[in-house]
Amino acid sequence: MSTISKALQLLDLFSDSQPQMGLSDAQRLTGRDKATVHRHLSALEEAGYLEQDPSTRAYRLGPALTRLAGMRARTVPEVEMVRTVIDKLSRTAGELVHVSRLQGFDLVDVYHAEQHDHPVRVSFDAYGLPPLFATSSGKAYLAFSPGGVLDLALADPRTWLPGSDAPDKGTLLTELESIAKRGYARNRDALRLGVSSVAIPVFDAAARATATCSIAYPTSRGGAAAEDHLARLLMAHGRDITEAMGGAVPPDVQSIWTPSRERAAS
Amino acid sequence: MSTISKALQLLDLFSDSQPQMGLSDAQRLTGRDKATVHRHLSALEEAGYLEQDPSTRAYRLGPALTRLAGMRARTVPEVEMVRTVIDKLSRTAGELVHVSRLQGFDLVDVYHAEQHDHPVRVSFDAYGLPPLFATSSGKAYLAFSPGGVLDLALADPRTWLPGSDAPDKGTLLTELESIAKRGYARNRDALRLGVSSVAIPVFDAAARATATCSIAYPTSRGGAAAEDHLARLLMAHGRDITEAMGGAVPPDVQSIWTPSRERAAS
DNA sequence: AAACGAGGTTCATATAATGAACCAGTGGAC
DNA sequence: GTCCACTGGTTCATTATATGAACCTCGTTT
Repeated sequence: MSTISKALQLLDLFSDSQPQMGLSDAQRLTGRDKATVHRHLSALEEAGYLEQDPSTRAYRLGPALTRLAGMRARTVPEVEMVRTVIDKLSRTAGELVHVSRLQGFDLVDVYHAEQHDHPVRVSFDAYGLPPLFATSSGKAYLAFSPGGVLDLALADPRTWLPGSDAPDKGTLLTELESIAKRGYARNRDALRLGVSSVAIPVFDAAARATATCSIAYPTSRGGAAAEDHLARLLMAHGRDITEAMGGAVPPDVQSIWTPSRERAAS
Repeated sequence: MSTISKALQLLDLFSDSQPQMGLSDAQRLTGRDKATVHRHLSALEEAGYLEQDPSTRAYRLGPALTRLAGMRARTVPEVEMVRTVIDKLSRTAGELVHVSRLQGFDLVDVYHAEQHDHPVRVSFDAYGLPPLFATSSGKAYLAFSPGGVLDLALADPRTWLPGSDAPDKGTLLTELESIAKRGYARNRDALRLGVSSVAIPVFDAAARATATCSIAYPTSRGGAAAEDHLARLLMAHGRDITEAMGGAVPPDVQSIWTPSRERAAS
């Protein structure tokens, strides 16, 4: 392993629960020699990727990260940011993956990636802007938004299923609750026959849901097992997706998306 | 120089004007061997600090930066973020340096650092919240804020100089204009006799002025020369300060703060 | 076809990373 | 007070790793 990688691994030791650590902490966590760790920490500090509390001598993430992240947000278009993550997800899932942003109560396509391994697959055909309540994405968004948002959405007839009346709020509420508990939303043949999908929200820097990511697959491909597989895959990538777009996943959602074992590893 | 530093230097090559570059670009800019640069770029990419456009093969800043910067913003308190920069500035200036945040039209102390080398110096004595128009900080804020802010501030009597009437808008406007052009605001014996100060705004992520940084010094220390020296120092640190707090300096302000020669180096 | 520059790889060499042992300071425990 | 167990940090012979000239392979330009 390269020295660079070893040094950069140090930055990954920092987390919300352990935002700063001393030399010994870092040494224990990496298992490397104290001298090595110290030189790495110093190098990172000199470059501004870490900074040292002058009084406690503990290290914490440095200002260079803020500077560069700001630059990335300014210079890299949103599409490019998610592209690599979504391409990867689409490749491993083998299905159409879709990122949409909310503009008012419309879902607009940010980026999508489709695959060609399956002879039968869902293709993206830009079927116009689907109404919020007709898509798994829309339900994922609502399930992870504050209650007031639902009322506003219900008041707008454009969000309803095409050709039908206003949805029943009570039924919806219980559905949204189970989505929030489960971690993802699903749809089966709701908008287009033969097309199923699973979806999760994408959060912004203030941890509000502002976009969604969904996987669409032919209902013919399988039942509960297929859905479960794709949903797991989607949730496993959830954090990467929102973070690629500059957002932060709320802790409670994160704990649903990544079960304890995996979380310990990260 | 350590390998780590060399690799991290690569990240500093990226800028708003050159947000992505190929291997050859990076090689030319660093003067290092192509193979070396390539290995460094790859290591950074693998760790997520860079990402590669799949089609053009150009490198750009990666998602790991966003992730870590978000963590820093969440876990490191505002005070800690500016501390190192402000301490350094105060040490080199040898004077009282002051960071305040705007809460409504009140300036509240975020952090300040004083020095002890001079027998005569300005000491921070928490003289209550000074009115906006009485401080160089207040004027720096207004000079770099949209016009509407001034009107709102003028409407609030608490922003006026103690014991005086509403300031004349015309006079103020020309003063604020010259501040914006000059890059910094100044005060001489305005609030307290014998105390002078220079101030600049601190910008947030959306490039709006939301805080200020000022240097206070005894008027006895010197006239235009002293002011000029301290103002230059302050402006030279301007970018570091706003970036430490997670903000971004608007390009036009940046070009005032760092004259062409220095900007080329960065 | 030839020439160029792009990104990327190879492998002997040289340089920089490593780690055991070493200071020095701090906060208990007794 | 002394001792002990921790810190964070440094040194220097040893070794592993980074380096770079030469190489390959594409895609453009001439």
